Amino acid sequence: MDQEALEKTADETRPARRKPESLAKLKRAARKLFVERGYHATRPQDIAREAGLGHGTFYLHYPDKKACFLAFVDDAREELHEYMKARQPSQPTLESTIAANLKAVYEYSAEHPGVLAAAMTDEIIIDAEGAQATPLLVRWGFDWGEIVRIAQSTGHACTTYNPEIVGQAILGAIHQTASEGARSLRGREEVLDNLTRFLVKALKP
Amino acid sequence: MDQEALEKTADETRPARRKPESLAKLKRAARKLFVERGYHATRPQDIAREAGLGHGTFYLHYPDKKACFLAFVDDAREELHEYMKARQPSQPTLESTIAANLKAVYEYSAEHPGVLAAAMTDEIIIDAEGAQATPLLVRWGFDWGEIVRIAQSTGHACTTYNPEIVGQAILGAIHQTASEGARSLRGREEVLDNLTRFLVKALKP
Amino acid sequence: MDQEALEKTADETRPARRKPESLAKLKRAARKLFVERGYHATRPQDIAREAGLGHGTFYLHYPDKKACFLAFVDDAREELHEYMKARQPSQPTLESTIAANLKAVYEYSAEHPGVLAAAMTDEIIIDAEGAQATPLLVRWGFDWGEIVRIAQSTGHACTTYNPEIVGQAILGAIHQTASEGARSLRGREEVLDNLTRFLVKALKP
Amino acid sequence: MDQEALEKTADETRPARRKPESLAKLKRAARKLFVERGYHATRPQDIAREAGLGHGTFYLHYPDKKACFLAFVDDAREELHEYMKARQPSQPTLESTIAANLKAVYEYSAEHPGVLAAAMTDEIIIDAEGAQATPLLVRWGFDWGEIVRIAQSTGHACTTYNPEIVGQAILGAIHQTASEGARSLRGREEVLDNLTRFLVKALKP
DNA sequence: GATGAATGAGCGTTCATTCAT
DNA sequence: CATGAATGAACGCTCATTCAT
Repeated sequence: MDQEALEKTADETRPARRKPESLAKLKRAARKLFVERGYHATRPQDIAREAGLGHGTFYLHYPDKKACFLAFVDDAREELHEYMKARQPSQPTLESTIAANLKAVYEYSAEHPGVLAAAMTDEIIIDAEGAQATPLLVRWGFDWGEIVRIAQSTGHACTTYNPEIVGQAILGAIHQTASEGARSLRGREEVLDNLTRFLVKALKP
Repeated sequence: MDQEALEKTADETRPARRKPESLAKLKRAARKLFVERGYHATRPQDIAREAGLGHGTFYLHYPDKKACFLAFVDDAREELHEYMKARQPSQPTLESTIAANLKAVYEYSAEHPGVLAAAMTDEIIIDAEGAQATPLLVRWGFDWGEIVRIAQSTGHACTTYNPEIVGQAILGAIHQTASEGARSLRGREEVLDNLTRFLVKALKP
Repeated sequence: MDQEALEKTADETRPARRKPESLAKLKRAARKLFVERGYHATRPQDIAREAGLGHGTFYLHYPDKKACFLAFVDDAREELHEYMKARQPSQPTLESTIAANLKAVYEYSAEHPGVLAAAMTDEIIIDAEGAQATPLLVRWGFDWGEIVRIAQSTGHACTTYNPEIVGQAILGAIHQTASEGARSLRGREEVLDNLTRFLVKALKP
Repeated sequence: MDQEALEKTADETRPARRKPESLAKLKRAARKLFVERGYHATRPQDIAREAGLGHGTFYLHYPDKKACFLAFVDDAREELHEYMKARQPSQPTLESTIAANLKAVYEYSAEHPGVLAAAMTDEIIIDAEGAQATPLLVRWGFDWGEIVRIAQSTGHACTTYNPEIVGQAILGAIHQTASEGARSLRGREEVLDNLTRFLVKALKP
């Protein structure tokens, strides 16, 4: 009880104990700059300044620049994951599942323009030549593979495909149409409609 | 003997006084390093050293590092183009066309591992925030759109698709399966087979 | 003892954490090196090292080398200006004015040997071919022109001269005798005496 | 006789034996570029190209860049010297001597714009910190000192001046008015008139 | 004599990171 | 917890000079 009271007081009167606030500011700033300028053109100093903090504060929250970028990628992945989870169809047929998931990705992209593109900056780019983990895109491809596998097991999808391979193919198609769509400002509806029909037809049993 | 010795020495130690030779060496070295380490981790100096030349020689052939990278991309694009042109099917049905082109891309990738991935390092990456032209991937997507358009007009492909959108989707599927395939060393045959069936089924009238 | 030792260490080894101090050190170092070696033979790195600072610190205080040089020139100009202002004669006759101003320039030169010569390294020199403002020397020539104009209007100087032209002539005479005097270590008194008589005679009504 | 014939033949038929021609081309090119761009912005390569020769040829004629610049300075000095010698007054009174010499300098400047300014780029500028000889300006100051000395000995000039000091003062006045005159495009006649009267009045016995 | 490709020390500048305050 | 001045290795690039042809 005492503690709670103290904390409240602290929040309102003392300037100290702000760590979580600072981290949140840094995250917002980092996302903004990584999206606007990309990894290499964003300096830790820029992020701190954009967050309204001192340069050194950056290193209180991240061991280095790469960790900050990786955290940004992770946040974006998690965010998209939640976004999609919240938009799963009640009747999971092949068509409704694909349509719902595609729509979710496109809507997320529209709501957070540039975030996915920035987050997918391949880890190869930020790693001199280090051993890198499975890239984000490939992991998402596996997620689509899982969707295909489930559809196969429930008889909604053609079973002659290797779901992992097809999952990567689907993810690739989505990624490319999404990024080209963003470039050309082509109508989102049209892209979604074409892509949904294309994938459904390819997967149907 | 004396003469032979002299010639050998000349051949092996002479710093190669002809410009075209040096450019070829630089090109080979640049491709090797851009593929192995990526754009940002490759310094002009590294390229020159790899080519067995002095640092300054690099700038005799390229105005700057970016120009060298762009030349590498261009060469790769041209090379792949020739490669595919030479492998077009005699009977251009939808299936044979897709199969042939897929096979060509995969074979090129197998023969020149990493080159396409490096060449596709989005031009965005190397341009702080400059005005960039249509990226390589999108241009290739247009090429696939053209293939689809032709197949539609000859009755080999379903006409309800917008060929440009579907072209980007196909290119994306190829790109992603190819790069994932390279990562996981999954059997090339299997990937090709799955992808061909997938695309043919999606496109059939 | 312990404390004293600690303080000493602190005073002598601490890398001086305050910005103004560093700037002052850089200014002193820059002046020293620009005077000793000239603009082109002085590297930012040399200035920083002479100031006992890291290379990067230079760029915390100046956007580039040229800005540092221009700041040096400006400081020298301001310094000389103050110096002369403090030595104006109480009775401003032509002779006393010329004598006082000449003396001031010579004394400043003697006290800060080489500074004026370095500061006058024409701005043309440091600007590949940029648009340059009126050079320092010409501006000082205008100042002398003003002195002449005033002397004319108070009847102390011959009115048949264009004061601007004669101002430049006087400044040139001073500059050249001063730099030659510094070279040959000719007696300052003698130069001053000759020059004063020369100018007074030329200007008298 | 034979020799002369041979040389003529050589000049007209063989491409070899062109050294003097190349040197002349280089001299013209060097003067043009040193005047236009200054010492530091002119590369030996630029001079050779301007002369229509290979880069290496430069080093057949000059040991290094500095030597080329010094040769340019020397040529300009010699040229001005001849120019002035050819314009000495027949009746060498103080006034006519000063007027004639001033006129000569100004005319030379007008005929060869920028040459004197470029040639006077102090040797300090081109010498890291080497021991430099008496600069051009000072040597010209001595020349004027000599003129004053002669005028004194023939009773045309006031003898209470130290001719060396006054010589430097005169040279300085000329130099400064000339360079300011070139900048402001002030009328040459007016500058000459003012300066002549100024110097004559100062020197008269 | 003439050439120009080759060289590499050296330049001005940047930026991820540290640490005294 | 927060700061920002300080750091110096490393970058992309230039240019006076050499030398095989």
